[in-house]
Parts: sequence; C-alpha cells; structure tokens
Amino acid sequence: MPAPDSEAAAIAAWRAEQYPRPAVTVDLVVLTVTDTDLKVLLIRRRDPPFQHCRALPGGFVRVGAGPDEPGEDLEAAAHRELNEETGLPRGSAYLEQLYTFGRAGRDPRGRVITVAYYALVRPDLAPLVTAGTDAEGVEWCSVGEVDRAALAFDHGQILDAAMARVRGKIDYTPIAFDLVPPTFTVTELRAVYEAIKGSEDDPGNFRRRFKRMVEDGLIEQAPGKRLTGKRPARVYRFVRR
Amino acid sequence: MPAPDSEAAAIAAWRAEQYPRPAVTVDLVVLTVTDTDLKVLLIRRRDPPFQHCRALPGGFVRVGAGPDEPGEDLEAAAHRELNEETGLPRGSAYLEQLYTFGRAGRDPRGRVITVAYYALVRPDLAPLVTAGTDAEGVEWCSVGEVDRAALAFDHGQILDAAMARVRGKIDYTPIAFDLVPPTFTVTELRAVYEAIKGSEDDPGNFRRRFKRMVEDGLIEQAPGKRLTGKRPARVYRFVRR
DNA sequence: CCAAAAGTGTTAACAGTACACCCATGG
DNA sequence: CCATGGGTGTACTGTTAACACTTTTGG
Repeated sequence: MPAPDSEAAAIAAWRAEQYPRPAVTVDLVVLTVTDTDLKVLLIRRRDPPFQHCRALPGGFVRVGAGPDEPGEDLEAAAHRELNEETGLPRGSAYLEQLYTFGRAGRDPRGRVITVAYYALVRPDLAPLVTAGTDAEGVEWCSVGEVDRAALAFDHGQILDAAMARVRGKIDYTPIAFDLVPPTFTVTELRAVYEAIKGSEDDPGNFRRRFKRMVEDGLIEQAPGKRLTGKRPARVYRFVRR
Repeated sequence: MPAPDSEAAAIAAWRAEQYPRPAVTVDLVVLTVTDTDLKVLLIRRRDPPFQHCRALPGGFVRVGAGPDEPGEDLEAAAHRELNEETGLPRGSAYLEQLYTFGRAGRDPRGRVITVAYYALVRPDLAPLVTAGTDAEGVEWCSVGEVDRAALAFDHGQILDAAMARVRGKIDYTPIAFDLVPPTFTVTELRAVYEAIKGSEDDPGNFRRRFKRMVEDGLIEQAPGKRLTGKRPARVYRFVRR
C-alpha cells in the first residue's frame, strides 16, 4: 500500500491533465414476443442527429462533476433509461449487457462510445410501454421486418448483435421464461423458442423437453387451464431460484 | 434526412454543452497455456494508484481533440495496448471483447469505465513478452494461484469474467487452436482443454473427437512427427477459413 | 362428425462415457 | 524388456430427430 500523500498527489495531478474524453451512452435492445413473432422496441428521435429516424432507446450515462460524485453505475443507467423511455417499472424486465460499440465515427457529434444492453419484456407488459420525453413515439417492430440500414447510428448492427446473443442463449439458459406471462402453456413457451430461432420445433419433442424441465423442478404446474381456441391446455409457472 | 444546416447547428450546440464525461480505458486478460497450466499475464504498476501492485495490462483509449479527430476504435486501442505492453507483433494473438466494467467507484481517480478484452497467445510466443514503459515488469502467473483480491482496481473480477467466458467457449468454438503452436499433437491440444476446464479428459475419447474434427476438415495432418519423450506423435495443423 | 390443438409412444441415429487393449519407442 | 505415452476398439448410455398415434375440445 503506497503512502496516502503521494497517492492523493498523483490523483490530483492526473485529474489536472484532462486528456479529451469520449461521451458514453447506454443503448437498449428491448425485445418481446407477441403473436408468435419477435418484436423490438424502436423510438422515433425527436432531436438531431438522425431527427425523426427510428432508433434504439438510450441515453447518456450520468457522471458526477466533483471528485466525490462519481455518478451512476452502468447497470443503473441502463435500468434508468429503460424506465424513462418505456414507463415500465424497474425490475419488470430481464436486463443484460450485450457489447460495447466504440467505432470512432459512429456518431456525427464526435466521439461517443455506447454500452449496449438487451432487455426481455413479458408480452403481458408490452402494451403498457409509453414514449419518453426525447422520443416522438415508441413502437414494437417485427424484428424480421426492421430495415437495419434505416436505423440511426450503428443501431442496426447492435440489433444484429442482440439477436445473435439471444439465439445463442435460448437453448442453454432460462431466458425464454422472461418472454412469457407469469403462467404459460407448453405451446406458448414453444412459440417463444420458435420466434427466436426462426425455425419450427416438433411439438412432441418439445413437450418431452418441457417435461424434463418439470422433473428437474425448473417449472411447476399452476392451477387452472388456458382456454385457447380448442382444447384447454394446462398452465405452468417458472420456479425462480 | 434533415437539413444539413440545422443538423450542424444541433451538433455544435451539443458540443458546447459539455456535461462531465468518464475516462475510458481498455484492459486486457492475456492468456496462454504452458506446461499444461493456464497462465495470465500480469504487470506490476509503476505509477499510482495501486503503485507496485499487480494488475492487468491496459491503458486509456485515445480520443482526438478536434471535431474531425475522433480518435482510435476500441479494437484498435486494445491491439495497441497489447503491442505496447507485451511487445508482441500485431495479429499474433486472438483478441475478443469481454465485458465493460463501469462501477462508479472502481477507480480512485474518479469515473473510469473500462472495456475489457481477452487475448489468447500461443505458447511458443509467450516467452517473447517484454514489459512496457508503464510497468515495472510483466509475468505469466498461474491462473489458479493468482490472489484476486491483491490485484489493482476490480481486475480480479475481470479475470474471473474472462475465465468464465473462455471456459464457456472452449467446447463450442475453435479458440483452443489459438493456444497451441502452429503445429500440434493430439495430446497437446488435449492439454489445452484440460488446463481451461480444470478437469481430466479421457485420452481415447478426446482422440475420437479430434478425429471427427479432422474428418470435418477443421484440422489436417502436417508433415513430420513430434519427438516428445517416448513414442513420437503425429502433428497436425488448424485449417483457417 | 370434423378440424385443430393437446398430449403420448416408438424408433433409429448419434454422441458422450468408461474402460480394456495393442503398438512403438527411449532408456 | 519394460515403463510410458501413442493410438485403437467396444459396449453402454442418454439425447435428439422424425413421425405415427390417441384424446379432447369448439363449431
């Protein structure tokens, strides 16, 4: 441990240097599944640059001015932006850091590095989203139909990265349970897998996989049945750990 | 597309605002496997904070001053730091972004966000590393023996994240080939898997897996044999795509 | 009764696991 | 000739994939 005096002096000297710094933002790829189709939340930008263009929700990370005001954590910034831009209450979505995009020319305003997160929203909460103050509106867009090139900044690339991540994790992690209502049927969960992977899944085989999850205690049966068109289906719920 | 004038004006206005910004660094978890043991490259810090402590190599991302000097890409910064801190030529290691650490209090100097990368270095290049100017020395440390709590900043946490990532990818991606010399034997490759997973692998079963990779064209036999103690072994090379 | 979705069963192919065994070489 | 690592074969197991089949409902 070095002497506190020299340490403090070194820190003060470093603060005085002040090399140019980049601005840092967080951007969010907010996903849900409705009508067996994967959707991403896009805003329409109120202000330049890319005014009136579609973009991912996001904003600047708050950094305090003084030495003893460091500001907010990155996670906190992501949660705050999700709340501000969608109106959804905190903790109502699964949030995970995705990747950091720092190409030198990615923002016309100068050097802006963005830490991208993705969020998974349950379909029963999806209709509740409302536009924040820096957006003219918000919209759930079918991921398959989004024109990547028409998005602001490098947001098309960020969307692609999120898709790759989610597709890679769907079979090995419980993220699918963040894309169904609190209680769900076998077919509803299967629809989530199919929407994300973009391929059909054999109903019988999926059911067996589902059964294993029940045996492993990952899922348990819930009371009641779902009346969905034809024959009513049993409902289940995810067992959090 | 908005009018160029209003766009430019908006950008100028934004530049003038100048909210406080974080400093941004890149940190590197440089890994290799020597003597069937996974090693990480640690430096000893020449300057405060954490003077004389062990730390991951890294440094600040260069950001240009003027509007038309955006600076270097994040990837470029990571490659530059790897070269500066190890002396290894560019392109001699596999480099991949790991995670961005932005806890508000992680650096005593103020708000510093770090984009962590991990690098995989072939064992035949490992002895060539030399210390950079901001380090008193560099050392390959056995990952199992590193005292996480004794590392500078949150570097212990970053090391753990790198280990988790590499362990998760070793069975599903070709990263193991970045941890063996250009030509290698079956046993050498198996040693890499064992060092990373920390568990023994049945030689016969691994051999069969290896054979499948040869049949799939991922690996091809190379001329010559390796004289390693007892019976000489066939050597192979990875087929890049 | 019919269509459609819920739910069950059967089978072949394949990859992982455990383990027994032969081969070639340096000492 | 023998210890050691190189290299092969085999039997068992669990998972996946494809597909035929029965059951229960609404119309």
